[in-house]
Amino acid sequence: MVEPVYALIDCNSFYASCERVFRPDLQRTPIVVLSNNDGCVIARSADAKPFVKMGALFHEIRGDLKRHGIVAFSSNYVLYGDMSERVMSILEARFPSTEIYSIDEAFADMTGLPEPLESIGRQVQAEVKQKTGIPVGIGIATTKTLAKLANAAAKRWQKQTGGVVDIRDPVRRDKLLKAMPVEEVWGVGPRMRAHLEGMQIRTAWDLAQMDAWTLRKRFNVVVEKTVRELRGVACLEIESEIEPKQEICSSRSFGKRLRELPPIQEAVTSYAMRAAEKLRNQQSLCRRVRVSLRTGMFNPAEVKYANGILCQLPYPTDDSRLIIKAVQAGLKQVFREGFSYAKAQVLLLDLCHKNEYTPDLFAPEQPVKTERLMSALDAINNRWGRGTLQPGRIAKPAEWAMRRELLSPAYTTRWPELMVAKAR
DNA sequence: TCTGGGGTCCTAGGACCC
DNA sequence: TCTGGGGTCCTAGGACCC
Repeated sequence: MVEPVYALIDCNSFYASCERVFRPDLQRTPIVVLSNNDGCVIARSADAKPFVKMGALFHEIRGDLKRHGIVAFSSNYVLYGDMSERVMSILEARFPSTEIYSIDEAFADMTGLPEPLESIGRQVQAEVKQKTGIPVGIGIATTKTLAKLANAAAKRWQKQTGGVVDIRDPVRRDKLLKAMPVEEVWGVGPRMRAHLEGMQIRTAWDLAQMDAWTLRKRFNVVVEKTVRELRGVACLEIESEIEPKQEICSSRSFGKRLRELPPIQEAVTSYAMRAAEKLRNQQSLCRRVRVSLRTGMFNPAEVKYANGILCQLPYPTDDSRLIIKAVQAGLKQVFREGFSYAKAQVLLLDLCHKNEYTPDLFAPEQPVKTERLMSALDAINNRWGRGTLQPGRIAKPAEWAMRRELLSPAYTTRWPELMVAKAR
């Protein structure tokens, strides 16, 4: 029996790296990327990290950025999504099986590949860099949790490791476990860290020494599995199948506070459109929708209100019109006069596969002509860009639209925004 | 003025059944 | 003195992830 080997490949400062690929002039300039509405910092290039905290408010640090010569970008998810696909397709070609874990991370199965695995790692790293311009780090170990930790080590000691770390050797593994604070372990968040602190568990090593069963009784099975994985017992496997989502969410903060119902109705309609698009994209129908609305939650001076409501649909459907109708009815119920609203959310729940659900004998079903209409809608929006066809009530430019003052071009997805190179 | 958006899994507790 | 017990399904909420 061959021992399983897992790799975790992770793009360094992914959003910042994407921006940098298309701005060679910023090769040596620190970069930060901002959240939607240019609210706070969500990504930093390595050279920006010493100067900018994660989550720092843009309006508060504008001066600091300027002083340190740091360049800020609004987030450009179209660009990052496209770059991610390019990176992932290289990994998929290089490894027998992969699991795309997030926009910038993937697990890969390295079981049985020819030694030394570390040099395979370095080859993949070089290939991704050469073909996409994105730097990646790679952690190699006998479980997914350990591979994540090895990857964290590759990042932490970038200079010494060149970004590839193999900790299959128990001596190296234990050395790393002792060096890593427990909150670096995958699955240990702030709450768990606090609990563990109270039990004198401070490093990954301390956690690995605990009795798994005791932790399961005290907390839950997730912690139990984490402990076993840290000890090298694989409890988690590579999940290459892309399972359809069990819930679909479209939620966004408004570009400014909204007090009146009509612009909120517009925003919610457009969120519902987007959610329904995702729903059809994975061939699902939904039976219920939740719409929720809230004021700002952070500013103590603001009067707070948050409310949401579940709406039943007449039958399992992927019809944007029905979903919008349900959501609008719900919105009227949760909306109250007199508040400054900051954010709304549309959540599609109770999803089932289009062809795999058993219709209720007496309940109505989605008519066939709806399918044709929705496919036409999706085809047009795919070809000409999202929002080409949308309900007439959505005004442009929208009052509630996101603030993105520092947005980079859609370099890879719109012909007019392609980079231009000139020979001298 | 100003703090992202989109998910998953697990557990506890209530409703309901026999 | 003294609540039946065990199972399933559903929902809300917590914790975590990137």
